[in-house]
Amino acid sequence: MCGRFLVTSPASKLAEAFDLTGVEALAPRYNVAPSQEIATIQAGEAGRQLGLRRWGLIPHWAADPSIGERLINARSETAAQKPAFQDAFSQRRCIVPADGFYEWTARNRGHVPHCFRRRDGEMLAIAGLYDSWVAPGGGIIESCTLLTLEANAVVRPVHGRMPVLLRPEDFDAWLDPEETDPRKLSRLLAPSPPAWLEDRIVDSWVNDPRNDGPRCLAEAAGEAPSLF
DNA sequence: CCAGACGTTGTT
DNA sequence: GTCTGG
DNA sequence: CCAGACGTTGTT
DNA sequence: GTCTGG
Repeated sequence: MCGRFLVTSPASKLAEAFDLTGVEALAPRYNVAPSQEIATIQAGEAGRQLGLRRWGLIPHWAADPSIGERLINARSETAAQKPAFQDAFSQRRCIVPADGFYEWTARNRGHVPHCFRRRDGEMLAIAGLYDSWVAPGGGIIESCTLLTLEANAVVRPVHGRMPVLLRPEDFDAWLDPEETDPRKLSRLLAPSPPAWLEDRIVDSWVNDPRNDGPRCLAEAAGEAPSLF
């Protein structure tokens, strides 16, 4: 699954990676947790637009927004059929830019965090869905969720699921509001080449979602990722 | 038909 | 053990 | 995802 | 809103 990630690249790199214009500076985030506001990229009136949405999708029909606490991920294999996600899958897709994501292993002596980033230093494009929820008083909450799939060879030793990472050549197809055929869209949600990612055990400081800073990426002393 | 859920993950 | 908050 | 709380009442 | 379970 994907329950924590980082977005640290400056606006200039974000703009370049996702072909955006007029990107305002965003504070680097080393420890983004569910329920927080995150940047998303979706189709807008004039090309791609950057938006801010709460992580944890609140379906438009929800009676209570607290349902979003549980909808931080959507299985890519079934999202097109699920009541909570089907409308968003066909009509409200987005990309969540990231510089890496965290997964945890084993429990004996606490959770051990691993950070997965691209070997070439490029940003990750996590496939996401979004929705808008109108509160009884008229207020609107924009929210989103991250799609997952089976882990590839790099992530599998740590965790069975990972976020869906889009290839740059598929960005347009994924964001295209005219495309609503789940079968075509599902083809874009493929496992990432293992060569893209590197695994690094990091400081358990990142475990506490209140902590945010470069220390989240500090290599854990004396530990190296398992080869299996 | 109506009522009630609507989700994922890991772990035991 | 399970829920809530970040 | 992990960390931390997990409750009620009345009074200020 | 839409699906599942009874």
